[in-house]
Amino acid sequence: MTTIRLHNSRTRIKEVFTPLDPDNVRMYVCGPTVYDRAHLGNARPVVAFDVLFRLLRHVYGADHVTYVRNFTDVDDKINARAAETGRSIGDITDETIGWYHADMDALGALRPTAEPRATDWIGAMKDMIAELIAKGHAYEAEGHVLFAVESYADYGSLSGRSIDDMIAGARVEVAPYKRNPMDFVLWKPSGDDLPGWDSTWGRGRPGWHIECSAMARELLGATFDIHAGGNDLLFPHHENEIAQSCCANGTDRMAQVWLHNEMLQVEGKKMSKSLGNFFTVRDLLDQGVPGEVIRFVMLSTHYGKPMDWTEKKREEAEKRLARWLRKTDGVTAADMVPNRVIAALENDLNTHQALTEMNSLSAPYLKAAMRLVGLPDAEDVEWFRSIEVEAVSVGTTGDGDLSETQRVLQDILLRWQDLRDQKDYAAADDLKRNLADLGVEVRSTATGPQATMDDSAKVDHAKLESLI
RNA sequence: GGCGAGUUGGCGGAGAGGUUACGCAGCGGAUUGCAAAUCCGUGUAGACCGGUUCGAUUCCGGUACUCGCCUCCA
Repeated sequence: MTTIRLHNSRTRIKEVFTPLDPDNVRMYVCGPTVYDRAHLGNARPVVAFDVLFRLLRHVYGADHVTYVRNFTDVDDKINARAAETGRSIGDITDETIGWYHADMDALGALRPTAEPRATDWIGAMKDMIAELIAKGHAYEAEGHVLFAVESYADYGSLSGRSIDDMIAGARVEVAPYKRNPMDFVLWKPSGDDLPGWDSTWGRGRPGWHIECSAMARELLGATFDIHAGGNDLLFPHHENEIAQSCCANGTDRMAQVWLHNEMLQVEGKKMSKSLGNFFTVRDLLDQGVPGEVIRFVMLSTHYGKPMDWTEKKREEAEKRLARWLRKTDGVTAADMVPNRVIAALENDLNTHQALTEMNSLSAPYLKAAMRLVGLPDAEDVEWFRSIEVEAVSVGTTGDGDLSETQRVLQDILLRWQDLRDQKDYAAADDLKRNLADLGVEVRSTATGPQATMDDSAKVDHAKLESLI
């Protein structure tokens, strides 16, 4: 009997997770606004809740979990980007979604069951807005439709703030047509130069918060199991989602469990687009950091704690993961994952503890556990081998697609092995030093001599050949 | 100002009221022509001040500092 426990932001305690329907466990995670590449901070919830998705699939069965993550493809930032670049909005959003998929795939994140695009669900949003107006929770004013926060007694319960506190705080946009300064927009008018849809309130576009409420209801129902996202979304976004959904649906809760990951930091500060201290997932991948290493770093800190991204952590993760990959290379995975790994994950996704448990597993069980947490099989990645050329396979087989450099290197490796066989270590070490000067590192391994090049394109062929 | 999270050994980072965290680095050893890889062993802790307790790094209270949200943001 497995027991998943999760820290529920709604109740502020860790509680036993009981699905509403074990045959269809439903979770929603707020997805990206698609106007630019995902930065590293964006990747944290994706990885954290991917682990949850995998755990739920493991416990309830792969066919019994529905995971929805939206794409916000109507937004003023997108409009601004289109205006700046002269490109069409569709071009920008399509391209960005493609990038997002490529980047998150590289991190080993499974695709959600559904990835609705907001623009495909405008009708559902308009329906929900109409319901809110009909029930007296929203009102129309100067082409806008606004949610009336005072119409919902529980407004503020998720974030633990009263409406008065919020206003006191208060950098609230004051608009003369708002009944209460905290009222937020459900629908806003669009001029001819902006994306818009016809509605009973005139041509316009939806507010940000209503998108999630409408898509979640359509795809997961009025009340579902888990709603997750970054803790910077807790207020106002999630607070507003609850208000919209509960008022429109007449329910006392939108999701049973709310999960919030803490922020990723760089140099002790939150990584954010507005601070300009961010770099993208793609930046790291392009620098040669494998996606699974980024994932490993993410897994090494509990999702509920702030995490600093540092070069040191990247290095440590790379070492540990490389060791595991070497250990499991060519090994057949066990058909089950040890309980202590599962138990760690079931304890509010304690991925760090799970990795710790994995340290002491034998190779077949380690391989199975690595799969569960979304780390790749050794056979599917290359970087940990740090081998460009294998002399053993050289000379013996005339491999057709080796580059010229590799051919030369193979000859050199054979020569190096020859010298060592003859116990002429002085000459062997000389050769090794000369190669090092050219950016080629040689070493012997269990399977024969190997060479690693900094970058094959930069190796000087003529000098290389002169070493033979 | 309001709300929330955190402060652990050289570094990262967990759990548990009393018994080894773990990893990385370091150090010692095995192995290797030397290295690499692998294996074995090993030292260092719990912001500060009080309280509860036979006993607290672990529970409670306070102080200091850090960070997040309150405004688009994962």
